[in-house]
Amino acid sequence: MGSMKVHQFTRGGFWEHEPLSLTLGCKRLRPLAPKLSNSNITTTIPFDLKSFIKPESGSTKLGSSYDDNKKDPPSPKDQVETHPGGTRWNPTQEQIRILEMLYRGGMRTPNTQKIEQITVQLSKYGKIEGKNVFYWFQNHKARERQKQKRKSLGLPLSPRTPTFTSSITFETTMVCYSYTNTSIYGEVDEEDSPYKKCRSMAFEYLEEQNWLSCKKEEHKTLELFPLYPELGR
Amino acid sequence: MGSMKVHQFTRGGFWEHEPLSLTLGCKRLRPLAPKLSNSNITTTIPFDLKSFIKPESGSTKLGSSYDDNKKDPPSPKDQVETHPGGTRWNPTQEQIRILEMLYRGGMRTPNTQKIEQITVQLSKYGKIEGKNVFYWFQNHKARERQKQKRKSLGLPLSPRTPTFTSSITFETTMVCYSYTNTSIYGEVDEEDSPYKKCRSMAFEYLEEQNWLSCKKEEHKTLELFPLYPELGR
DNA sequence: GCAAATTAATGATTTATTCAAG
DNA sequence: CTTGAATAAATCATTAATTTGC
Repeated sequence: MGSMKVHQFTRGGFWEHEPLSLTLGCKRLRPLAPKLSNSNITTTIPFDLKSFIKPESGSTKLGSSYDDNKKDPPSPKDQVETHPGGTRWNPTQEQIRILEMLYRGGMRTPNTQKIEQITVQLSKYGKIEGKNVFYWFQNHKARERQKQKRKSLGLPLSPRTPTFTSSITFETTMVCYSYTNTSIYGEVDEEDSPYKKCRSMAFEYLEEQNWLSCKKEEHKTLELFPLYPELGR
Repeated sequence: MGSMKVHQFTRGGFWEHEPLSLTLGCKRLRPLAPKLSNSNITTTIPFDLKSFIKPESGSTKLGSSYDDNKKDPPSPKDQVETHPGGTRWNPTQEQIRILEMLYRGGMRTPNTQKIEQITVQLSKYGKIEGKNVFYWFQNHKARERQKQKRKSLGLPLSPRTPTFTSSITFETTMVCYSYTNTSIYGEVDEEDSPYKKCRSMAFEYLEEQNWLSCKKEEHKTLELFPLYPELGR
C-alpha cells in the first residue's frame, strides 16, 4: 500500500468501454473515438450504418449570406491534417506578428469566414490551417486572461510551469503530483471535481503536518508544489 | 482574511473590452465577437484587411483519405444556419431514437465524417445539421455522466439540473456543493476513502484557519475560494 | 561546446458551465 | 424543466528553450 505507482498519466475520466485506437496523424496513444463495431449494431438499428464505413467528406457549407453578426464560429478540427508527419502547427514569426496585431486590434473569436480569410493571408508566410487560427485565438484569449487575473491577484507573474498535471496522489501519508505525462500516481485517481478542488488545500495541510517527505532529489519527475502556476505560493 | 466571500457565481472571465454585438440568429445578449473596426487597423497592418470585409465561404475540406483513427472532430458551429427564424434544432422521435442507439452502441464523439453521415441519415426524419449531431453527443455524454455521478454519490437522483457548480461549500462539519445558486449537499462522512479523506482534510484545514464561519442557513450562494485553480485564493 | 535532462510555451482537445429557446 | 447551443476552463501533448553534467 505504500508503493508508488508510476504510470502514464491518463485523464481523470475513464474511458468507459471505448476501444483503443491510435491516431495516425499524431502520436496520441490514448483511447479515442469509439469506432462502434458495425457488426454489433447494424442488426439492431434501422439505420444505414453501412454508409458509415467510408464517407465522403464534403460538408460544403455555403457562405452565409451577409450578416457579420452571425456568430457562425470556426471549424476547429474540421480540417484535414495536411502535414504528413502529423506534427502540429509551428507558427512563423510573421504569422504570430499578424495574429497578435489582429488580437490587439480587438479581434477575439473570428467566425469561420474571417478565419478562412486570415488563413489565406497567413499562408503566405508558412503552412497553416483554419483550425490553427481558431485555436490560436482561443488560447491567446484564455492565456491573456490568466495573465491578467494573476496580475490582479498580485500573484507572482510567474509564467511558471503549466504542465503540472492535476493529479494528486495519496499513498501512505504522502501526496505527490505528477508531471508531464509520466509520474507518480496513487491509487486514488478520482476524477471528481470536488477532489480536485481540495488539492491545494490538502497539500498545504499535509505540508503543515510534515507529511511531505519526498524531496525532489529522490525522484526526478516529482515536484511538490505549484500545482498550477496560478496557485503561486 | 478569515472572511467568507459570498458572491454571485460569475464566470472567471470578464469580457475585456470586447465590443458588444448581438447575433441575429439567436438572442444572446452578451458580448460576442468583436468585429474589429477596420479603419483602426488597416493602417498599421501590412496585411490585407480589406479582404476581411466580405468573405466567401468555401472551406472545402477534402475527405481525408482513409484512416478511421483520425480524430478529425466535428465542426460545431461551422454550419450555416439554415433555419430562417433562427430557431434551434428540434429533434424528432426517430432522430433521438437513432442517436441514442448509436450512443448505447458506444459512439461518443464522432468525427466529422461520421457526423456527416449521421446527419445525412437523420435528415430522412427531419431537418438537421451536422452541428446538431455534434452537440447532441456532447450534451448527452455530459449529462449521462452527471446522472452517473449523482447516483454514485447517493445524491437524490434529482432530475434537477445540470448546473452543478464547481464550488465547494464548507460549513460546520459538512462539505457541500452548491447547486444552482441554492442547494448544498453531502456531509463528510465515514470511511477513509482517499477522496473523502481529502475533503475532510481540506475541511479541517479551513476550520483551523477559522475560515469556516458561515452556516448553511446564512446564505444561499456561498462560495469559498478555490473555485478554480487559477483563482487560487 | 554539446547532448541529455528538464522546464517553459503553447498548440490541440475535452470537459464544465452557462444561457436561453421551447 | 428539459436540452440545444455556445463559450470558457481545464487538460493533454508536443515542441521550443533552457539548464546541467561532462
